[in-house]
Amino acid sequence: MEQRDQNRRMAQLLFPHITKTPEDYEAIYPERDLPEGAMVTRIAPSPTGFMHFGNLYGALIDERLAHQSGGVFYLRIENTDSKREVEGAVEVILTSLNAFGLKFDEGATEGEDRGTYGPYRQRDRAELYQTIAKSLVERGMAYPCFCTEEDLQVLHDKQEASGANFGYYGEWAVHANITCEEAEALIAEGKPYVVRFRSPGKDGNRIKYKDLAKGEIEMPENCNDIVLLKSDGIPTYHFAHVVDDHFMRTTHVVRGEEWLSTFPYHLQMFDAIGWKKPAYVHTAHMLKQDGSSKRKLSKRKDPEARLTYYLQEGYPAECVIEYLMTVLNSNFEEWRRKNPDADLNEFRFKAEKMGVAGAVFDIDKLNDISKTVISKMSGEQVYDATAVWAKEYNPEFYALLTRDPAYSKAILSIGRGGKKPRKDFTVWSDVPDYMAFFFEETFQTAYPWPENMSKNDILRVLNEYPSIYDEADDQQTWFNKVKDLTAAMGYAVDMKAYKADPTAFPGSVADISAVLRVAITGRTASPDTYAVMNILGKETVLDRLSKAAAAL
RNA sequence: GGCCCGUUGGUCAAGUGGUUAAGACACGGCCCUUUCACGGCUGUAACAGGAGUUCGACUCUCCUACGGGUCACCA
Repeated sequence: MEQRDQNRRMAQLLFPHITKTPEDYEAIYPERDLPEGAMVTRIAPSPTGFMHFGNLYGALIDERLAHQSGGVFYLRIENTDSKREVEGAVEVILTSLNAFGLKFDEGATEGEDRGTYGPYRQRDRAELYQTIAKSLVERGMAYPCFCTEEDLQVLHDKQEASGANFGYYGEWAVHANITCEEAEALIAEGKPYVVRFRSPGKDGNRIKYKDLAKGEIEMPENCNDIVLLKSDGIPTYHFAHVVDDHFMRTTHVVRGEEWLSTFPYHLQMFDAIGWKKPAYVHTAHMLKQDGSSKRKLSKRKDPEARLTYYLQEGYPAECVIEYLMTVLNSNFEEWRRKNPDADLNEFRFKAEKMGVAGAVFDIDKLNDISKTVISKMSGEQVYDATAVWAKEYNPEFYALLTRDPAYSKAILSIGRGGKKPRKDFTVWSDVPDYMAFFFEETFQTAYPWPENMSKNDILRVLNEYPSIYDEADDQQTWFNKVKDLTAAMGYAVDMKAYKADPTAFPGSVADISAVLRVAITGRTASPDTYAVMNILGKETVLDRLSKAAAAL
């Protein structure tokens, strides 16, 4: 009786301005009316101005889980740490999610929040957290702690010296039994305080939980009286997580495995308060091969940790998503082989199928996927996507590319559309170099001539070809003419015969073709020469042939 | 240091007590080919180590090693 009264007075002392009750909030944020099995997930980044590859990784899991179950995927801004918040960071988050095609149903936006479970920025929810904290104080489950940073450091040192576990618990919890009078006096002195949770945990107890990704995990029960509200009245991550995911009616919490060690806090709070726990998916980290060892992808050391890296390089967003999916669900690749053209969202993602170990980020694999995805696009699509990329990241090239759209589209259509399309580029930033010789401004004249040919023979090709060149020729006629010239020069027309006895000829039709290619494109690797010549046009072709001859 | 998670080829990985231990990427070879690509075929290559349980262990248990995470009024 006496104690209950004390608790009520303490709650009033700490939260005189709070008039709502938890029940009020239960009414404001009712259970969601969703079909059976629908999942409610969220992406909850901190507005640090930096989107990590891991953010996308988690967001994709959230998004798939929610949307393939007919549920809700929302965005919550975790800005409880004012020191880390960066101006414009929310915009970075929104832009990134948008760039990778992850659409959330409710949450923070640049203007008004969308959805009825908001506000979706934690700092705007202070009253809610304080209301719950107040009710916990009333129930004797939380109390104010006036320890300063120095006090806690001393505590830590003592524990270290005596070999005790670190933390604020049991006999070390000096304010656990503070009275109303004592608290009132300290507050009157202007002493700052935090509100701590009174952990019901018992030393030696073990708890078990089945994580959707990790499976059964067992760990010691939490005994720490962790901080619920910081001295500025804003919650710690732990408290905000429990309160928000309860009232936002989250069913599945997806987060990195760095949260595993504080997982017992969360489970304990849900149980102690009497709320239903969400399901958890703790994901392994993306690793980076660093010499002979592996480490977490680092935002400082690894450019590929940064989401903007992929945009700058010009990876089509869906390729990054596709790559992520192969890492997340190993049966995805098998599905993809069976359904090469299906929409990625038709694949049924399963949290249980996720690997438990961290995967090394495999850029080769991403590149391969990207090449394949791009190879399936039409010239028109490639043009459009490249233009979008170039406008932002390579304005100089953008000007060239868009100077004559029909011309550029024709170039980008070479070798596309068939059953075995070319795979010339991995990222949009490969396109400028690929197209360079189609523009006089960027045409390079290094001329890597076939090494086995004499200067005279090269000149002969260059000088004689114009007389047999006819723009109207179809590909077969065009090539027959190349063969005729080859034969006239005593070179091998039949590649089999040439390969059987290379010494019998000065060279082969491959060399003659190479001369044409090098003269016209300035390089040894290019798309089909016939197609290139058609696009360049007779005037340019003849001009380049004579230029090449002059340069010899 | 305490606690937790993890460890199958160079990389991603299938595998849940009995398999010739899949497949993909990368790498090599061959074929196709006027070049560059594409494509097809093919090759090298793995269960971290040690005990145990079992007729039998990549699969179960324990120990060791190594890697990662975490021990804040940061998330």
